[in-house]
Amino acid sequence: MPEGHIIHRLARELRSTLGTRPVEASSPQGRFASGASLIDGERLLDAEAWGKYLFAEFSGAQTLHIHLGLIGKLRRRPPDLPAGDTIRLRLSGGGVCWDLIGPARCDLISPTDRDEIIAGLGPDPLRRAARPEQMRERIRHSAAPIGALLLDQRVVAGIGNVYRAEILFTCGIDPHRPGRSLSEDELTLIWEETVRLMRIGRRLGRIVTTDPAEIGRPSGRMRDDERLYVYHREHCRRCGSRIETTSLGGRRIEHCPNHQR
DNA sequence: CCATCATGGATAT
DNA sequence: TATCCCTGATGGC
Repeated sequence: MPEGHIIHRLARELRSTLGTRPVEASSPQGRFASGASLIDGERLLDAEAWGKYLFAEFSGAQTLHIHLGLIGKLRRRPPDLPAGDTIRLRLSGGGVCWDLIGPARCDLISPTDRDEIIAGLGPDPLRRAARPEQMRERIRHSAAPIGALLLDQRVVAGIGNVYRAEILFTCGIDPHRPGRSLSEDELTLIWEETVRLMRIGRRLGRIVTTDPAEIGRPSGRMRDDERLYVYHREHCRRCGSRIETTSLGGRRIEHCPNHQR
């Protein structure tokens, strides 16, 4: 589920639903019991996303750091649902309940730790003040394949395995090309496409990269098999060519040999 | 019932 | 590059 678009959406939803009233915090599973007790009764002052990292600031000088990893979920659920033993953290207040399940990280951290995490990340395409030249600079000087670079959170923050495959498709770029072989125009295009596609994902709550005019249906109403061009597909959504599957950055990636040379 | 896999990343080797 | 962690959906028996 979680690439950067989901984390940004969650930050926004946490702010709007938990507001600044005192929040009830618990760890039904018990693995975050001490942390939850420090948050319990405090107010959520802010929640924000940096790439795939989520930081929630609570009164009492507590910063909650959440990373969902591959399988983690943060879901809004009906209040007073029985708490199973996989719920690491439950936040509730004002009739709203959020359950955190299977996170890679869930800790209380210091402001310094938070700053260090953020400092280690590349520009986040969903943040207004992002500096795309930092991403371009890191790609321009690297011999690594662009497909690996887009997954590296130090290069650009928030892209995951679905977006990297789809962004490179809409840009018409072969994932195996070394970063330093890309032209300035291609680097600019990659950033613009990333911003465009991830904003759509944040708005819809799911990844849709196909062109509504091409599919003949608004992005919000597309069937699952209409949403993507190449990711985990056997044939290119646009031309029907057989998709090629390789491995880059330790993860599987697909590309269309016809559209991405 | 069990094995496998997944939109991630830290750590060991 | 390999291994591990965290959970749940899926598909094969």
